Amino acid sequence: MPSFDELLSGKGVFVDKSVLSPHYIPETLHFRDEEIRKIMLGVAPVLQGTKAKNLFIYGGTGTGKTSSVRQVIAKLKERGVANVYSTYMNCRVYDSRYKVLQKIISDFKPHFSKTGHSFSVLYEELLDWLEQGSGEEKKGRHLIVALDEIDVVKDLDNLVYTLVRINDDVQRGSLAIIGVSNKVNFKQRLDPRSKSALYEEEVVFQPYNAEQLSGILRNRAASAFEKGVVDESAVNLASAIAAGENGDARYALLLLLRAGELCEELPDKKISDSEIERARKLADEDKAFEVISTLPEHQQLLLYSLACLAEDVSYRKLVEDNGEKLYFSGEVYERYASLSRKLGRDPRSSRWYREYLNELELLGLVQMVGSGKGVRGHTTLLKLAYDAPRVKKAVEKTIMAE
DNA sequence: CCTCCACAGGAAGCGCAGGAGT
DNA sequence: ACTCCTGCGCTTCCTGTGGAGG
Repeated sequence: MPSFDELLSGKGVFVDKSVLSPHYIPETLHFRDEEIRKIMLGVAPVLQGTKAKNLFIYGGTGTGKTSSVRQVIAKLKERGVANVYSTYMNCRVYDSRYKVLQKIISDFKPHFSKTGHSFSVLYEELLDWLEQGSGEEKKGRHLIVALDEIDVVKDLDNLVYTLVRINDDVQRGSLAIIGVSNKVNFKQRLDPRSKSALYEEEVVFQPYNAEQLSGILRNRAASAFEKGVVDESAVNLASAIAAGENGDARYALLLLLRAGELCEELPDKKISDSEIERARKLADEDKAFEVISTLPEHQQLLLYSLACLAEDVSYRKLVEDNGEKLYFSGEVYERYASLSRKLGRDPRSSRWYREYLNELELLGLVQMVGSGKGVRGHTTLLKLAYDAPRVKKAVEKTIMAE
């Protein structure tokens, strides 16, 4: 048994857990030198008193887009050049033209009251602020606005158009946009005019490969964990897994974090391959249960019925297929129908039920096999892809709140 | 061999919501 | 503000299929 002193002094697994969090921004970002250089190149003109390029940054999740942009912005602020300003915002929070403008103004004019202004007042205010400049000589201000997850902005064409046009209306100073997105189809959704305006310069973030990921992990692990906690091969395994998952560094770090939490309970406090594997299972399940919670009600009821059958040992029709229990599609439907009625819902037709099943299989939540020999008639045999009690819990959490 | 079983999955159509057109 | 149209989720109806049973 460990002493309390031992536990409290952090003598265990983690030194600093936050290093593994997706929000953590490292001071040096590895393997993104070229991308960062391109961003800096686009931004650099403001240091000479002209407008920066409008940049568009594209790349999958966990490829370092956000960190790179924030780092460039931080570097720019470090230079402390007068009349050069920058702001970063996530468009999940600021998801309209109005909100974005409001945010920009409140960043630089904290005393300007936040509510009660029409859009045109905000526009004039921003225009004014850009033209004025801070020094006595009134050179105008140069602003860079970084819009992360720009694809979620509702009136995007309007926003881009406004922010681009402000450069025409302003006598001195400038405004440039850095747009960040991970949506592939984003380009097509854009009005051609805003597209050409926004895409003055494009930077694409390729997914990390396994070697790069293991480099990143080793680096973070060094400051996140106590010495000797993480196995070399565990890092390589996590990297290989994440490389298969679209080269997502965030996922790789999550694996490491979960593995660390798992091994806190272990006597030898070491992360080896088996902890990574277990962490992966946990992460997969988390994802699956997240999916369950977003499913339509009747698909959840269907899953629940299957889970009930899986727990009900006395249930008649089950087939043993190397230890796996499989259930007959028709009987699952009956169970589902009676459950629906019990809850006061009209069950979906059996035809549609089959359609639901196909979707659930596509999502990897159930597994289906055709009944081959040994079964009367032509049917499908079903089983849950995940642990029945956990599936039940996931469903109960979202809809069975009677 | 034929017939029946227990479904699979295509076709048609229905009611509704939301967007385009006027 | 209104109609019209389209897409979507769904039901109803129907034909197809592979093995079991007689």
